[in-house]
Amino acid sequence: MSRKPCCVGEGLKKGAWTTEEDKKLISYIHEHGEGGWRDIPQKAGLKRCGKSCRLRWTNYLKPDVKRGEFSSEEEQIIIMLHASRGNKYVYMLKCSLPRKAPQRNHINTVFDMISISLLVFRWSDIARHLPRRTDNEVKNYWNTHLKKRLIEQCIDPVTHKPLASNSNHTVNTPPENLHSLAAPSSDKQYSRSSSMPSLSRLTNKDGTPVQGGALSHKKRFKKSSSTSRLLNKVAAKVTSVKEILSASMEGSLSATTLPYASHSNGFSEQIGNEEDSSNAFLTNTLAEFDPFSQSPLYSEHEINATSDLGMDYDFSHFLEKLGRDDHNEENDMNVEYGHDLLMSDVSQEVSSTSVDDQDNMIENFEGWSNYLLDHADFVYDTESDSLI
DNA sequence: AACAGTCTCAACCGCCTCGAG
DNA sequence: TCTCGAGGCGGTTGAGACTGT
Repeated sequence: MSRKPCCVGEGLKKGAWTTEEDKKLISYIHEHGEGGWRDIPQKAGLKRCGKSCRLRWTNYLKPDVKRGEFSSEEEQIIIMLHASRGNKYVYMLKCSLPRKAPQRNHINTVFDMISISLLVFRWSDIARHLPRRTDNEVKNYWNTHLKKRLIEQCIDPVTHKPLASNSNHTVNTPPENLHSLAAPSSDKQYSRSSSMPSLSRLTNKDGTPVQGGALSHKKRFKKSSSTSRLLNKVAAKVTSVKEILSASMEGSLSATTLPYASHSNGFSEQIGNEEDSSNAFLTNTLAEFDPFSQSPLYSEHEINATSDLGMDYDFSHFLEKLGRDDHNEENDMNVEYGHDLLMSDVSQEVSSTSVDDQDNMIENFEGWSNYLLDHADFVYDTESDSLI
């Protein structure tokens, strides 16, 4: 049995909402309250689907939604949180990748780690720390402003690492910390195509457009990511954390390759325990990748997980500490694992990467992504839809 | 002035989660 | 325990505004 589409019905209007429609929706919700979205259009006299009504209300009409320009402080928070979570993601992958030829269990490990990371990153998590901002607005602001600003600074917006071997830009060194990536206070909002150079106008030193310069930024980002395809592939196969964990505990998850195996936080000990360890493992894993949960920041700055981030909370101290924290963690990683992945080096052609070319593969995540994509069917049995 | 290219962001899409029955 | 649907989520689209030639 297939699910009915959310918005079926003739004569349903799409596209931009009119003032009249807004008034009807506001009036109805003021009178009857939120909820029961499916019935609202009919009762409010709107030719919209319930989902559209809910979105319009939660993102734009709700009285406590903050609209308009993002402050530099808000920008910093977004960048910091995105960087923090992005780093965790890279960290997991980095620790999962073997130095030598990939084995099936290694690939499983990578898939496991990616799968868990998929469950960790959410725009709504970031939006939660920006009072009155919606996840949709944060997401849009990231995609249209902050991501481009990072690229201008030669920072990979996915990994927050310096863009490798990019001699096309005039600026090659990343800023000392992420604070400097936020626009100066006098530049709170770029005006349309004026103060902010567009991607398509980036040029080489000789004035010729950078590679791909003729493409719109949308097309460029679309083109980019074998990582995205990899994640989609994983997401399609893994339906719950329990599957990940059960697969892990059956032996495909190698303790020696786990990021937390080398930490003295007891995670590795929990893996071998009985059923109860699943929840503890999950809780601890998710907590570790959430900078707002079990971070030392909590104890040092008394940020409680659920309540202390109110309207007047001063983030500056927190951000400073978070920046230091991430920086230190990065150093620790490099020492501990002795190799680094330049996930952003998209200029290298990787499709020809062979298993024998191990060291090159290690150095290039794109290569790994493509490799895993090419070999993913060895990991999952498409017939039984299970790990094999 | 006209046109093409680019940018922004509100809105949509499709999938997922979770709770009620 | 299972099914179903409301609500939630991130990714993507496309109309309209803007800029450059």
